[in-house]
Amino acid sequence: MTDGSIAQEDRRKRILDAAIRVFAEHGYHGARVGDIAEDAGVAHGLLYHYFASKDDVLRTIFVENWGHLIARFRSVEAAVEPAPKKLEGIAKILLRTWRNDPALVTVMVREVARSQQLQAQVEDVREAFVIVQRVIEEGQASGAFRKELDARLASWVFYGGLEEVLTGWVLGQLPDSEEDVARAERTAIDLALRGLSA
Amino acid sequence: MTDGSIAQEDRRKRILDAAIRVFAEHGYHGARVGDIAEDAGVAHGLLYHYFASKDDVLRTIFVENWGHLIARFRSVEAAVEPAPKKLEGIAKILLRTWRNDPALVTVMVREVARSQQLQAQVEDVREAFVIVQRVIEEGQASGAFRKELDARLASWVFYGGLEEVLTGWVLGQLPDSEEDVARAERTAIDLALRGLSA
Amino acid sequence: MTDGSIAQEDRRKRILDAAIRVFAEHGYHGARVGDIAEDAGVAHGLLYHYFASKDDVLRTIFVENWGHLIARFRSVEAAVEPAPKKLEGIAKILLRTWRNDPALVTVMVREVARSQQLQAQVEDVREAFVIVQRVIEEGQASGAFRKELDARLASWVFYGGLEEVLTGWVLGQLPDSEEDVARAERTAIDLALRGLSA
Amino acid sequence: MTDGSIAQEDRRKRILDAAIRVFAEHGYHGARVGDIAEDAGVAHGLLYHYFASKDDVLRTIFVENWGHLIARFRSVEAAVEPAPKKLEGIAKILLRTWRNDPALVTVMVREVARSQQLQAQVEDVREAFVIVQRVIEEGQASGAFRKELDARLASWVFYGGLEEVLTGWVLGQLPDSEEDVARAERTAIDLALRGLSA
DNA sequence: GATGAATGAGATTTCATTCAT
DNA sequence: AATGAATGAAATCTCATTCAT
Repeated sequence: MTDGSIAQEDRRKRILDAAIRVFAEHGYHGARVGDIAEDAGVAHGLLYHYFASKDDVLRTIFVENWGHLIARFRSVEAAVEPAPKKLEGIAKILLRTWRNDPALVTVMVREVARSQQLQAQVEDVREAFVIVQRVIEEGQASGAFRKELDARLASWVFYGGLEEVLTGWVLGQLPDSEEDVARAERTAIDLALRGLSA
Repeated sequence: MTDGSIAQEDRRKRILDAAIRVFAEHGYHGARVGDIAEDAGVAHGLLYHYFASKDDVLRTIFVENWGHLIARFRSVEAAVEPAPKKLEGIAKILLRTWRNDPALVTVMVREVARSQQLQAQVEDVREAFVIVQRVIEEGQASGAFRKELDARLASWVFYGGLEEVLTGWVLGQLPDSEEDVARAERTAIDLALRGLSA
Repeated sequence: MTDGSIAQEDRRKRILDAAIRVFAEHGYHGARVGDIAEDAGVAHGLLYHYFASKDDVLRTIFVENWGHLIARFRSVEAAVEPAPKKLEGIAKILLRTWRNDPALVTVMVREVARSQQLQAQVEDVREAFVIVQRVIEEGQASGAFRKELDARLASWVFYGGLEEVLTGWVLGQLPDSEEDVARAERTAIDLALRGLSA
Repeated sequence: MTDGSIAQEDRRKRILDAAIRVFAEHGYHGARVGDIAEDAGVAHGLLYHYFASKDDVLRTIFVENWGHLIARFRSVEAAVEPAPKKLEGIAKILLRTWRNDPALVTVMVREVARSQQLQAQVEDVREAFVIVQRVIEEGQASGAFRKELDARLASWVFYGGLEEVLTGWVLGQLPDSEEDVARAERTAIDLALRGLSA
């Protein structure tokens, strides 16, 4: 029984991991349920045992992973640090996820962020922006950042700059060696902080 | 005959315009060829008179409109102006396109940027980045911008910041009144120029 | 006006000739009306000026050419010659048509003879068999051919042997140089006459 | 499990049988995939579970059945019998197949022989001719058949005579009662053997 | 007569989802 | 839980035919 449950979790996880890989490679629409099952090494019917639909698989990928990200953002926000340091922390989390799991980032960037399927999740994505916005406002209050900037717009611009670098990696247009990632981190953070700083 | 040609061009244009609207509303995959034809007020077969496939319609939308954008970027680059002014010009072009044609921007941002079928067009997209990069390098040479920044990465971050604002409008997450657009313009440009400036 | 009529006949003929070539190359179903028109150098709409439908084009090809063949068979039958000589004449007409117009034979053999479209023409095809049958009966009456054979069946076997040789040429499975055609003629005739002879 | 496999084979077979019937009645192009499925009593999608395409169904019909025929031809060839007896055996196999499965013969004669998509299978068809040719050569070597005849051409003429009789039955032009079939057999064999004999 | 843009019925094929085993 | 055969809605694309010019 215990074994059964473990195996069960295994299968579910294997299907999700396979889905991330297959969605990353072929896109949501180009990925067939059968492809995912094959990659996971299970019969495709089993997928419907764990998920309601193909769409639900994508939604689950988003929800489970976005939750992690947001949690980390939140703990950065809660830390006792100056606002610029917090912004730097957020940027690092976002960009370093790439090296940990490029396929996951590909799916999040290409399929989820702008998808129609997951309109319901737009609210969740918004949360990240709000955190960034609050950190910027914090910086404005502390005098670290210029007050005349619209914090909300600035959070979008900041986030967009980071996301585009991820996109460059996803599309293979920007080099992504360890060193390149480090440089991208410095460049993006430097640009943003200087742009914001009072 | 002249009338014939005009009418013919009309129909082709009508189909493309309809496609932009329908792709914007339902996404490429959610859009049926029949929807496009219906919106254009023609029989769906006619679409195949002008285009090889549904995919070809999307490609054509991209190629014809991206060409316009690039041409305008180029003329900004060629102008006799300081680099920061040029960057400002490029940002304005990109952001104002939204007000002219939201549906077009929706398609360009949502469908083209991440589409697999248009991977071949990635080269064209790249061109925009290269122009921005050259302007940044020009600014670095003239002493207006900091030399220690990687111009290529900076061009991605810059472009990403702008695109995210467009995305915010597309998703209805950011207000997009005339005044809002003007403020977004100022914010994004201010952030970027300050971030870059020496 | 006279010029007009001549041109008119020209066009019609050009369409028919093109159709024979295109049907021969791609088969009836694989041939598009546009292909025929293109090969004929006219707009495809014009085809409907001369023919009621694509089907009608095939029917016309059959009717006009089969008529010629039958007429020649008939004149052989009417000649004052012994039956074996007449059979030889018929075989020669059939086989030599190949070298004159392989495309036409291809169409007649592949598309018409066994087509469903032209069920109405089966009656016409039958006429050829009847002529052969009458010649065989004539030979049986004159004592040249064995009387115990069923003349009708024999006419089918005889005709089939010839048609298969044509098919071999059509499919490129049998060599068809001038010399080969002559040998095929001798072989087929020799086989048939010896098979029939008393 | 055993039941499962049996049922599975059943379905595949039912689809093939249905296809033979439907192709025979409407021709390959006139037959819709839905017609075949309906005749087989399955959903049309299932056809694509067993076959890659409609074309593949026709190809399969040919390959599987032609294989049977060739196998029987081969065993006749291998038998210890005089060549004329062997030729008679081949003719009987070919003609009697009609009585066993008229629809199958219709498809083989009408669709396969002239189809473009099955040109690749022409090689297989050729095999039948080669067997006949070898038997004729055997007869020529043993002195049973005339040596001056071209064995290859003779094999085509022989086969064509038989196929035309089948065609006559297919088109409903020749009577095909048990007795008629027997007479046709005698006539065709008699004609051929007399024609060939020394 | 001649053109070719326009129409639209129709056919194949795909693939997410179901369900009997 | 697990399988994969079976289903059938849905979508793209083709192409014969029509018809305004």
